[in-house]
Amino acid sequence: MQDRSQTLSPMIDKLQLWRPLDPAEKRAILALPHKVEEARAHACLVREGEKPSHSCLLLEGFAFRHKVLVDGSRSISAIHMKGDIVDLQNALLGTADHSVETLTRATVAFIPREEMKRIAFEFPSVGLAMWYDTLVDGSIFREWIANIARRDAAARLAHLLCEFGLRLQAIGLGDRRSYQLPMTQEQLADATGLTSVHVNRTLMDLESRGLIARSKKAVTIADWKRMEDAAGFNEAYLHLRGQVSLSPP
Amino acid sequence: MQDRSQTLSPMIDKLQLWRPLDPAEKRAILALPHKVEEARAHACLVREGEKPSHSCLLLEGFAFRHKVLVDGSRSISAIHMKGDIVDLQNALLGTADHSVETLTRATVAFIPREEMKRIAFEFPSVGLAMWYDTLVDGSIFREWIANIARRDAAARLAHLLCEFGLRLQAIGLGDRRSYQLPMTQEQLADATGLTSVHVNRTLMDLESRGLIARSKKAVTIADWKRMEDAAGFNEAYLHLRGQVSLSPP
DNA sequence: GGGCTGCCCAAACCTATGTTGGGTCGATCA
DNA sequence: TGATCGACCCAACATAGGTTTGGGCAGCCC
Repeated sequence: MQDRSQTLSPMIDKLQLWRPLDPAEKRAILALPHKVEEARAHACLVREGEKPSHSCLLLEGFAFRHKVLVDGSRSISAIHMKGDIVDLQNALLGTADHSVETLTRATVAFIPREEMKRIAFEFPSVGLAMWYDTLVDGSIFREWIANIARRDAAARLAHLLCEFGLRLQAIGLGDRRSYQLPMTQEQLADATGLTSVHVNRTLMDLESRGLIARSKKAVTIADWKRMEDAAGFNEAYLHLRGQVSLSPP
Repeated sequence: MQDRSQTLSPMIDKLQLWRPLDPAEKRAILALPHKVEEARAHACLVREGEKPSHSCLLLEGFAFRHKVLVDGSRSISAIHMKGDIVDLQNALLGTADHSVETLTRATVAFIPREEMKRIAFEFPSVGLAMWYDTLVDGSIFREWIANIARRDAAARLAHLLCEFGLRLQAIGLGDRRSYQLPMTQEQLADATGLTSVHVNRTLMDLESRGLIARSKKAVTIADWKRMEDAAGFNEAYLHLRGQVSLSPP
């Protein structure tokens, strides 16, 4: 574990995807009160219906948001990785409308929600970056709606694989064209509105078409351009090049 | 048209669903510079790829967000009504990742995005309510993902009808059990990931099961409880009773 | 080392939804 | 008055994806 005073630095890196922060703002973030915990894989971080008093920030590992419907089926609405403020939504909204669970072993920092509100208004640049972050989450949700509503199984999975690769790359965790995917086929199914059986069929189809190669949990995308075409993928919705267009408030 | 100094009051009403505002905050909202325009039905308010410099606030009428995919199919990700700040997302994010179009004749107010940022940080209570508003939008997106991914056609449509009724009622525009639905079957299809043919079949099925009655564009829900059951509907995700749980920043 | 357990893979079969190509009706307008 | 148009409705047929069932294999624990 690194110097305690730097534990929250993944949050800085993430927010700086959206807009630059000056030294005072960074110091304020690092000084946020928090407690760090290790969570094992498949641990529940927030449960639907609870009233979380803390936001939680992913320092390492992966997690996902999901809801389970009355008939027992499950819908995954987002995948999260290092630096993501996984629970601003539930914490600010009061009562959680969905659950959050780890995908892998993870280390998370819990920050009191009052502190998140305080820093947002005391340092408008930080507040704006946080707001921007929730707006990008919204943009991703919209793309997922289109993905599930209007693309066939192969394109849906290809799209998810493109997104995952690009997001990993954006936070410096590897190459969009080759990475570890810490999800089972059943989880992929819940994230794409398919069944695990069909995810299996479809992944093998993508592989036989030479679009991807797999071994264990590793995925490699042979030809990014062809993959984008198969997915109907357009990275604009991730807003990864957005920060330049924002003038200070 | 009412007194010009009150034109933006629907925004106040909407934000007060999320948290109370004091007189100074309300005055600041009413004083926001803006220009009002009438839009006919099917008018485009924002086009994907543009860089909007203004947020637009719906004062009257209905609108929706959508994207069109490469194969020409369309996905509707949200429906909007009076008081909704339809374009905070695109305006703050810089370049629009989706389009916004009116459903009916509508009157909209355009507010410069710099003014939206200014008021959010000058009056933290207003800022928090706006942030909260974008978070509720996010919550609705997640529910739509679950709706499209995991419910069958009848439940999907029933769910949309429940949501629309409740939201109309929340802004004082009628009764959740009986209202005008300003959408064609094709638009319903694009909002539920179905085809218009199947929407037609399914609406007639819902009607034959006695869940809804229709005449022209009016829908009436015979038995709210039964409808909720058919839809797997749980209103928690709309956060309409959320404001009490928020303490001031 | 033997028995779990979780995940991947396979094949046969089924059904909800998509597709195509019509038809009707009311509103609008020349 | 008739032409045009948009929205709704209808029926026959096609198919993507769901369901069910079971096999194989690796890792893990007693």
